[in-house]
Amino acid sequence: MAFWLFKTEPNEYSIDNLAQEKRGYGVWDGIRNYQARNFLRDDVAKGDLVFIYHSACKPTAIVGIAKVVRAAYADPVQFQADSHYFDPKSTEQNPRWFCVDVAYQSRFSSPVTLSEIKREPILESMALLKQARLSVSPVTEQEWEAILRLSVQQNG
DNA sequence: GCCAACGTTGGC
DNA sequence: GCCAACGTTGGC
Repeated sequence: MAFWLFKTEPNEYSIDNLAQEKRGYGVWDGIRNYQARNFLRDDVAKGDLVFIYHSACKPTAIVGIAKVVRAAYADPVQFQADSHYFDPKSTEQNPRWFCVDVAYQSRFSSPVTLSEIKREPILESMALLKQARLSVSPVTEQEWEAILRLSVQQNG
């Protein structure tokens, strides 16, 4: 079982949108970066836990936890000509982009903000800080636990 | 809205 | 395969 961080812009798709999915899970689609794609396709596994990070908002922060309920499969929107995520170079036989399904698990009563993450020495080598633009990134067990501690501190 | 830091594209 | 031009992400 591994840990991940997925970024999303809350005005596009927030953790609340995920929590309100009627079918009980959300499709994490629209990833159009090769490094993120490779993590999704090759390493993200069913049962893995995911921090949901809200970007391009105030404040940017880890807001809660989701669980991977289906491993990578071809992202359907790459084949939809009217979609923003349509890719004419991708074929059903040889899809370029992948998505996973995630289920909402929990929300931090107080999010762990980027500035708090930057202030915590244990987290200084987090992929989130090293590669600011990567929308799917690995989280070590130590990092996972440190962020959970920060979220608990804030709850008190 | 600005802009730094990337990532992608395409001419050569 | 290089690299300039362009596009995007995302913090501030």
